[in-house]
Amino acid sequence: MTVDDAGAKSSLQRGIAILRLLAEANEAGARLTDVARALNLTPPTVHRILKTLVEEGMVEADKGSKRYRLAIDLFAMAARAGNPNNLRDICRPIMLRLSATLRDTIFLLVRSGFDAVCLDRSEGPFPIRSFTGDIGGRVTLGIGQGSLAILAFLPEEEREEVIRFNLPRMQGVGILDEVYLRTEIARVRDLGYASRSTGLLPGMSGVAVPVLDREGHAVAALSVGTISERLNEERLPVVVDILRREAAGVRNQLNPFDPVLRRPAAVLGSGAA
Amino acid sequence: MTVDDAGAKSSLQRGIAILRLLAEANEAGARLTDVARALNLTPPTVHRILKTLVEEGMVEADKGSKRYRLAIDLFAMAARAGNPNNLRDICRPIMLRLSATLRDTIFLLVRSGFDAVCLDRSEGPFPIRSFTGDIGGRVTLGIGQGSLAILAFLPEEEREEVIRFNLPRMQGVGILDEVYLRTEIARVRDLGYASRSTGLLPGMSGVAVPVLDREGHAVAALSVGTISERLNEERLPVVVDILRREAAGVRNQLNPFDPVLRRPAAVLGSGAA
DNA sequence: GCCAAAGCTTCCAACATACGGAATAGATGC
DNA sequence: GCATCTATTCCGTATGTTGGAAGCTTTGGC
Repeated sequence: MTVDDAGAKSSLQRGIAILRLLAEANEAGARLTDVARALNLTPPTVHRILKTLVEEGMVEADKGSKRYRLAIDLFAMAARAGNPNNLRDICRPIMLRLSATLRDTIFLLVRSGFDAVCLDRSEGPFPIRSFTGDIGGRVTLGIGQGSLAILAFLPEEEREEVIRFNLPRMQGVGILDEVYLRTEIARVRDLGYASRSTGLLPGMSGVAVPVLDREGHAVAALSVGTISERLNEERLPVVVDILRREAAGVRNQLNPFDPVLRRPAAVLGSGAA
Repeated sequence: MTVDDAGAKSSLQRGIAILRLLAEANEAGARLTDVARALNLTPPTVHRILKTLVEEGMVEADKGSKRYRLAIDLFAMAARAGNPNNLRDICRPIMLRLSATLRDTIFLLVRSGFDAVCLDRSEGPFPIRSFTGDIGGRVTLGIGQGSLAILAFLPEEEREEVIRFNLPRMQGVGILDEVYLRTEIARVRDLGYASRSTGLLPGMSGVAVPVLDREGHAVAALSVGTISERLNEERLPVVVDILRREAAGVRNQLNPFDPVLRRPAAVLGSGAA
């Protein structure tokens, strides 16, 4: 019953499973036997794998050799991952501009499976709470404005798949039922943005627009998170307008070779001289 | 001759090597044969490992199955890594405060081996260039103010080790020779901060203070990056003072159990019911 | 301070897995 | 359309991985 013990075979998979577990453990870290127990592995096996991971710089062992946690090297390596279509690079100046102009916190979200992941955020002066939280944070697709904006503009089959999968996950977080969710999605598609203070986080509001690709499908969302009083009826349309403009700008910068995308682009150094 | 072909054995190591390579490749990604060539592996081996990595969600394969790149899941997982001693959590509000107060960009750097890694940054309104660049960025320890602040306040043996290792790496980036570097380090130790426009990045200046642990050794650095005219003789001491105050605040929030650190802290759920 | 218990590490023989050559299928480009 | 390069499948082999057992270290109780 512990973890899904059907499957994990290769040492690579075990290694990744351990990394996952250590990610869960966050800064608290985990001890060797914790890991062994949680993953149904024997201590020697865990020991060997952890040793490898430490040698490779993916995991750090605490001084007293007691606790293991993810290493900064892993962080630095993976930081280069969150940039699909160069989205993060493209959006960074835009986000800076937005947070400076709007004086609110801006989020960049992309889809990852059935979640939205926060790729970047640019802080405004107003402290806020949000679902996505920090960079790397995840939310169920459909919860929160940015996340909803992406969901609403997914290709139809994908959208249906996500809805089917996510409905059960949304219990008790404000999504009442399928009808409600579908109504919301239709609304967002209609308006072109997601706003509406859901009341899920008291006093917090947000508004998000999708970033679309050439086919009109969402690749990301630009989202503003702020305190409710800053998104009144007067300001909302202004904010939406600005967001839209920027999102359109991003769309134009997305790799223009899309349909065929036979673009070799810069390639690795050969390694050899 | 390509890569260091002495060593790589286990599939875990190969998997990690591939992840590293894909990190290098950035958004461009790499094809199967690219990887095989660069790592001296046979295509079937690479194929198998990549397949596993894709299944595990660490790597994404491009539609046409042509190019592989790091997946967002990896990004999200590793985002939980960059928080040693809860530093990032502790520093986030401080950095927000600093960037709001100073209206400049603030960096949080920590040491990772012989480099400094940017854990977090909080943007100010003035666009800047820096060595560390984005979150996850690395610099050689000793280059740039934040990095230098850390180096200067490392325990002596470690400092010496880093100096020895890094001197060759500093060729042509403004560190003239060992004497110069040591003078700088002494200066920083003496003043308690690193400033001095190195002139390496024209028009850019910065100032950094170390974040010290109980023993007085650097665990991180708080750094301000800005345009040179904003760090004149009048403003510099003000900025330094503010930075110092905040760094001292961080120091007090660092886990107070340090000397013995027998703190179990929150532990993983048992997994089994 | 001692002893018991739990955790960590080393060793090694049995085993399973990952390996890579060869051959096939699929792209790409000339 | 053919030649070349790339991706994928197959399979016998060898290599790396496994986990029991046992030693060693740390932790915790008394």
